[in-house]
Amino acid sequence: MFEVPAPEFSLQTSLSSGQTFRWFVVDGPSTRPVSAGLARDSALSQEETGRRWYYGFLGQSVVKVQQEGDRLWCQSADPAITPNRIRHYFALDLQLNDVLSSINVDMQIYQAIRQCRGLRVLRQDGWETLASFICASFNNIKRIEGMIDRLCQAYGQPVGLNGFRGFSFPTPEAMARTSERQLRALGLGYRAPYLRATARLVVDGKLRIDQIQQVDYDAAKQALLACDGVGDKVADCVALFGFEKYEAFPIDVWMERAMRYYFRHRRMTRKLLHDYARRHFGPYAGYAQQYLYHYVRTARGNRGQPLLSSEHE
DNA sequence: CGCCAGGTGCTGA
DNA sequence: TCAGCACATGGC
Repeated sequence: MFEVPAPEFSLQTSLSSGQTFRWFVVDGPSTRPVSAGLARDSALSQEETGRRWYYGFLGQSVVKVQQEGDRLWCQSADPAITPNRIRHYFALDLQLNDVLSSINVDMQIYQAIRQCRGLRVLRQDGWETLASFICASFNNIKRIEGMIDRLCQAYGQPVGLNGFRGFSFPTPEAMARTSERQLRALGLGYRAPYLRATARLVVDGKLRIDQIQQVDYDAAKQALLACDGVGDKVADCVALFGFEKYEAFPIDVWMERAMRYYFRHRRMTRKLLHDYARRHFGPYAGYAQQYLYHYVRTARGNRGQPLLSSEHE
């Protein structure tokens, strides 16, 4: 067990903001893991909720994390999981106040920041992020989590920590080896061939995951768009959540709702919103996106938008 | 039951 | 370049 300073950070908000699909809480007497995103509806007080243990993966290693005020308590059986590794994954080295100041340019984002302060864009594994967001297209978060969970059970390695039992995320090799038929059997639907084709692209060395980290946003996006099942939105998600491209600004139906604020009665296309947002928010537009996204999905009475589904209540 | 979900690829103007 | 359409599946 070790401790990591975590100022200006909310673990719960960061894990439940739709950027990651594989953090769990083991609540109460039942040892059944529950998605971190769904775990906030229990009768626990804010204080207790803040101190819940979250189980997740950094690469292939299981980690257990709990927030207590301005610090994290962490545990892992893997010596590779060091305080620095934790700090990097949760982006705790980033000066969040400076980032938020840079994007705080209007009342809409101001409200989002006020409500979601402490939300950080995680630095997730590139391949896992790519594969996950191929599954995420035209889908809802609950089912995405289920699909990915079944993928891991079928093709990952069993790992555990204390009472938690899970499966690591499958390698590109494991996914390239399987068949479209088997993937469909896991409920992936029409995404099955996309996922397999993308895994093959990686295995064949035609998409170099390790190089995307080094290149700029435009080059990264271009490379990602070459994958089957990856369009503008998914490419932006993967660039932002998996490769630290903070200019990326993914637009889905929730962002269309959030950005109605800027285009009252004007006609909106996703390309228009994307180009506008990047100019409007600047080099950390991706942070603005994530704050707005979480804001419209959790805020009540947000200018007449429908209230949230039970998923987040 | 019908509608919705962190959209993409294909087609035809 | 851009609108219109099909596409799997499960939660609500």
